[in-house]
Amino acid sequence: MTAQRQAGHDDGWAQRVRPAGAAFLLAQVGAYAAARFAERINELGLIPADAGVLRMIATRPGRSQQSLAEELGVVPSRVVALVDKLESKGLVERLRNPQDRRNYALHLTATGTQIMARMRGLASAHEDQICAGLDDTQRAQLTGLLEAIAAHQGLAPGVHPGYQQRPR
Amino acid sequence: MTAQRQAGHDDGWAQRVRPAGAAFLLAQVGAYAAARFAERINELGLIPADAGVLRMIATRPGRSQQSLAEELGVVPSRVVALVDKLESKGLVERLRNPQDRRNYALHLTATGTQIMARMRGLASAHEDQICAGLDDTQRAQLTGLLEAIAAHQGLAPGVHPGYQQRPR
DNA sequence: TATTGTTATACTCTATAACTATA
DNA sequence: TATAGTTATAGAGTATAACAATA
Repeated sequence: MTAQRQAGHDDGWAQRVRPAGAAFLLAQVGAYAAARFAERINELGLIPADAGVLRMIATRPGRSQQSLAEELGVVPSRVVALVDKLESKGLVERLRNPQDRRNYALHLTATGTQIMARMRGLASAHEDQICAGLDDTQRAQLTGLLEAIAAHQGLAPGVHPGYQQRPR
Repeated sequence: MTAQRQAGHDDGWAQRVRPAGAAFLLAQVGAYAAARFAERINELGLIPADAGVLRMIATRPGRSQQSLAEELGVVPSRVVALVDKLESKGLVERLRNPQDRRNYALHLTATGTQIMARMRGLASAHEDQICAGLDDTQRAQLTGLLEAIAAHQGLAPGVHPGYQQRPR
């Protein structure tokens, strides 16, 4: 229980604790927000990656797996697994395109559309929970600042970078 | 190249694209910031998890692996692997505690201290890059808002939630 | 030949559980 | 018996590369 000290190279004494900067706070609070959202949609049997794909299909129905792979910055084989899961849960269907039978047109099923509606409700409650420490003015301010950063860094609206693996 | 359409359950037409809320933007920009930071420290041969452990040891030298595991919210066996790596790179040393030979006192080596200094330089540049779209006033505003959320949600200062696995 | 999607495989990360040594 | 740390193992997630079908 007691923390003993021992001679070591670092020891003049502990490093002064610096206040965290905006970038670290962004990563910290962002990861926290993502984890809380993951908890919420877990009750729908989904993980965050599923939610993102579902939303991308809802936003632009009929798109191909390739287009999904490009926008997400992942390899096509991963999209196969992602869509496989959503299809097996009955949320998404692969429709053959008669003009070019190589690709699929992805669509939500009726169930998928219902799940999307529930997800929006969960997202709204999530939003309120995360911003609970702020008043309405501050909340709008925060949104504006984050939008400015996202725009300046060239982040695609609505695309979470969490799909990509380690190197970029 | 042309996106064809196909009859499907979702189709009245595409969902209206909603503006992202603060919570999604937080997760998006936060993950982006984390990824950019990972790129930077990659040149030191480190990944974000290493950086966090290094900083925690620097902040409180002599602490045990157990205390690290608790604060990070991970299982002790994972700390073994984390510290193993840092020790093999010569950044951290395990000192036996003569009073209680069960636990180790973790310390930075001289090299470890140097790496910490370089990390601070990288973090500073990273900070500037992420906030490049904001002026100084906005940057301070953002920091304040994020601190408010972190405090309200009970986030431990300086502890990134990214260590924990999926459930919580 | 080029493109879309799939399968097979290997690799990385992480938790679980059993274990050693010390107390 | 309890605690700090370790090892062995298994599972999940993801990329790579070879492949099949279609153009």
